[in-house]
Amino acid sequence: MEDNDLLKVRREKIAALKAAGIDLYPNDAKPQNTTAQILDEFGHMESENLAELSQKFSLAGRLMAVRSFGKAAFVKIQDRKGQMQCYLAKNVLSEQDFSLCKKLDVGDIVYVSGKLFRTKTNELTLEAQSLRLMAKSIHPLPEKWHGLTDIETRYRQRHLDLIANPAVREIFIRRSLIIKLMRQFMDRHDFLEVETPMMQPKAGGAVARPFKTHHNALDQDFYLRIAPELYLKRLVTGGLERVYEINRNFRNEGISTFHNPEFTMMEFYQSYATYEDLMSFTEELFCFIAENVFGGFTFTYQGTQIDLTPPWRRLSVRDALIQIAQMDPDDLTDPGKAIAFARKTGCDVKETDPLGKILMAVFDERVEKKLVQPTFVTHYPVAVSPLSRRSGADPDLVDRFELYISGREIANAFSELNDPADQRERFLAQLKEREAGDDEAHEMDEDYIRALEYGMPPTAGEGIGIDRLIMLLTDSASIRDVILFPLLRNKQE
RNA sequence: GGGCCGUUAGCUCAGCGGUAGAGCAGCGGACUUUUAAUCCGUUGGCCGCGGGUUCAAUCCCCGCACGGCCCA
Repeated sequence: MEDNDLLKVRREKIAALKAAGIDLYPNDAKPQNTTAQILDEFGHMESENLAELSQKFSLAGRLMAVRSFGKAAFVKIQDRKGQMQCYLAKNVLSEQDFSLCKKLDVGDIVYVSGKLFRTKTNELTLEAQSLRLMAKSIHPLPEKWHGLTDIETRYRQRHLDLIANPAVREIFIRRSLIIKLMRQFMDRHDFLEVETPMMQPKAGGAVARPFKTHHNALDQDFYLRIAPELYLKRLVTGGLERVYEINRNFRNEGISTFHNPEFTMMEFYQSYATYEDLMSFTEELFCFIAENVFGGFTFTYQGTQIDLTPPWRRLSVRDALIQIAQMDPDDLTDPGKAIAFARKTGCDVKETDPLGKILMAVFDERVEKKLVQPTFVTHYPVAVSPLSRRSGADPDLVDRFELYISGREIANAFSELNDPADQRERFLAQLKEREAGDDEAHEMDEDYIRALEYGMPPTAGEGIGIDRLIMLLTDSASIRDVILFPLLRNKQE
């Protein structure tokens, strides 16, 4: 417990304020303006015109700076929209308000009302006619010039980060805008937003390790979902035809600059569409967002210019392996050669692994990073796609794509497998892999197969990793910079 | 899980074998147009935690905790 001189001084101030009859935490002031709104509206008005305004303005927010003179002070107030300077003067404020002004600390929440004027240096400033304390701050804020840079403190005490670092606030405002735009786009295309279970008896719909939890009253284990897929497809079977969900998935895996154990996905399903339809749909969605965020289709991510102008490059897994990973066409069909190549490139593959899985290991190792400009990778092996529809031209491939931008997977989509017999076979193949030691392989899900047996319309579905998309569009190097409260190890006192 | 780096005042950082420094913040004083206000004075530290080496450790060594980056 922190108990230094700074806190002692604050506690003494609090006692003095209380003794003077001042409520430290009132809730009866309603600011009529915001900083940015005043600056936008009156920022260009001349001094003479400002003086003629009869209007009174009121602001509330956090005191970010105090430049105090004997009988007057300039202060900076920060609200949700930005910062604005206010002037507190002895000959304008009541005696009581001016004495309050002398007791305020940087970090306090205050309310001011008064009129606008321009200072000698021409800064639009609110001259306070009244001043109120709205919430007392006990702890000192981070330093005014360098702000808060300690990464651990920024994540553990995000409130401080948001107070001290305006750029951080901007990232989360943009995050909200992007998600709003996604909803707008989906709604315009007649998709229905739904919510499906986070707690599932089986963690299906993806290949990943789940978190386990327990329901006491039912005395039953549940898994936090690794994907909403199987539930969303039940809704399509139920006739909802076009659905989407924006929500959290949970994967019990390592943490890195691109992985948080809980992350946000938009997953959506459209009946009577194919994975090829979703490619152009994705291009349109991303362009719609970029247009609204940047006013164009290009942006810079970590020093590299990314161009979203459609159409995006389309590349089959086979071509990628030959052209980028420099595999020989024979390596792609001969499991022995494929394993040899994979091991040579440093992949940890087993003799029992299906060929498709070995090829994708090479892809992850050799190709992924090199797909910088938006690229749809297509024609995935059936072995790594237990829920995708087989390709008409080649039953060993599926109608699926993954979208790569800046060397990272951003989206995964496919024409859905709606043949219940084939689905059962795929689950059985996954069970074999599970028996061979792959604890991420998909489980058998009879209940899901039964739903398919009622007939699911032909459908294509897609998942978009929202955190990663937002990293791109905010030029953030770490996923923790776009998640308000990233998972951290508990720190014991 | 492995490698490298970090942890010193509320914040941002110096110091790296001889017992703790700066700027900002704070406190006291001056000041009614400042813009990181200025000027004078001043308080503040289990130098992440635990061992070891040494006459002496914030500094060197080992372990632990937390974090960062890279790799799996």
